[in-house]
Amino acid sequence: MNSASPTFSPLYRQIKALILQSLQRAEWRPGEAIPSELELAAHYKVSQGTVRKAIDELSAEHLLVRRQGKGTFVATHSEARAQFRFLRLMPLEGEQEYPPSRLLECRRARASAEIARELQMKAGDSLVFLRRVLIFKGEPTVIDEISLPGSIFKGLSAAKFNEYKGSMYNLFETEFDTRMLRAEERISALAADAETGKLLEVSVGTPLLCVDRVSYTYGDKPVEVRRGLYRTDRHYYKNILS
Amino acid sequence: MNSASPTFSPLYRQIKALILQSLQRAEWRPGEAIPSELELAAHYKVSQGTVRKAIDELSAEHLLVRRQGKGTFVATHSEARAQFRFLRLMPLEGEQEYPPSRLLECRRARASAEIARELQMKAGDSLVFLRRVLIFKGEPTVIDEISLPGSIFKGLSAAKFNEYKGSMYNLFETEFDTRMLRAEERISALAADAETGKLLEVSVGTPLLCVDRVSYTYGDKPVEVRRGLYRTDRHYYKNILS
DNA sequence: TATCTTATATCTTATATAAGACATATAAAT
DNA sequence: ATTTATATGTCTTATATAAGATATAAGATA
Repeated sequence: MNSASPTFSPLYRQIKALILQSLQRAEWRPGEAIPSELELAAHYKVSQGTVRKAIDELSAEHLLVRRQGKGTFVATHSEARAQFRFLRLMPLEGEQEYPPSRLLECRRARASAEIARELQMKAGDSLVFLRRVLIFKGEPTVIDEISLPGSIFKGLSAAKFNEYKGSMYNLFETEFDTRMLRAEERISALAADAETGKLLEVSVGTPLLCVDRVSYTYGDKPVEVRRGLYRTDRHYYKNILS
Repeated sequence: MNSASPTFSPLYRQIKALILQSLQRAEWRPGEAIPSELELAAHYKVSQGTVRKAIDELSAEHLLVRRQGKGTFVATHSEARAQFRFLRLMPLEGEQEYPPSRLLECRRARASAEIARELQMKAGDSLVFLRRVLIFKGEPTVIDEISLPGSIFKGLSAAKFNEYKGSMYNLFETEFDTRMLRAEERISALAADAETGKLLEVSVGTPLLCVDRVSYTYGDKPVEVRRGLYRTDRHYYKNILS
């Protein structure tokens, strides 16, 4: 209650940090309800409104989802909304769909200097490397090359990948306790080489979208590096500037 | 205080709508302070907190900017933050910069069927058409082709464009009372043709990013259609998925 | 009795208001 | 020139009440 302590932050942000810790420690599972605002208020010895403001921010960041009359829930990648936050490809005509994928490759590898830097690990550290094709209405449209830290995704295999129903981030969240919260993409244009041309059924030199993504989990820790090559003759990458 | 009137909405949203109307009618100019929360509360006969919640949402939508101890201000395109909401091109190395532009063309034109549809006007209606090159560190990097409704941008000329210091959206806002609030972009990859190749100093067939943007002002009214062709050898398009 | 509808109680989140704390700018006092 | 008082902003917290969801009890009807 006095002057500027160097670590000052308003009460609701301190509560937010505490809730965030509980999320990170997985005290509540994805899809589960967290305690009610009143319960949390009693637990932290603050008023309901203060807890509410903390939850407001967490739900604005898509970590929690509120449902009036029901409760507040840990956000999940299985919800339709969450899906399309990370899949920006839209068909030129028709509805957006969640495409099936064909796995091309799944192996253990060692981190190159660049990937190690992006994943904040050391060059040579263990990785899991995936390659797949996304198929929209029968047309191969995207090639994804995905690098994951071996320490976290130890048990990931082609079999596991293929048998899983649902999106990849859903798999990561349910089987490996790793939730992708945020990602940063760098988009450029690239000419198809022989191999990708063959896979995407376009001629060599065809312009493709090249989408380099780094995904982050709690504490801004990078846990995925992915390069996507997109055909853009029947689809486009949609972005809202707001 | 009674049952479900068909037009029910919470008080703070009604206040928000009223403030939005005032913004749209330009009762307060861009950059100016709006009345204090207490004044607005008195005017609308509600409490300060209700006004506050309305302003919270408007500032989350970047229509207003709060400054503690000073007041709440109508957002402007001259602020650095606002600039980069609409300019997503980042250098592979070095700091982001706001590039100078060279105007190639500025003429009146008639809307094609497609542009008319996107701008919600009739084919053949009057347009202002601009073409320019953005130059990053001496390198031509972006070609923009911009179509604007003639009715709104009647007095826009090459002279006016060239003499103006500041960004284009800044010009639109100060000279034509038209604020770009939101935009939607469709990104694809394209091979450079002879003309753009010459302008961007790349060979024909070089893959380019093609960014088709529609910008909206108050009431989701579209007021700009723009196609940008981006070189991506020294820059990339940055996008945050969050 | 069995079943369907309608209250009612009790959870939840959502909304509205008020009061005090904190930030900033300005003018008077030192 | 520097400090201090003060006016006026937004920010934070707390409290009270409304509204939505759901389970259960009460009543009507076959």
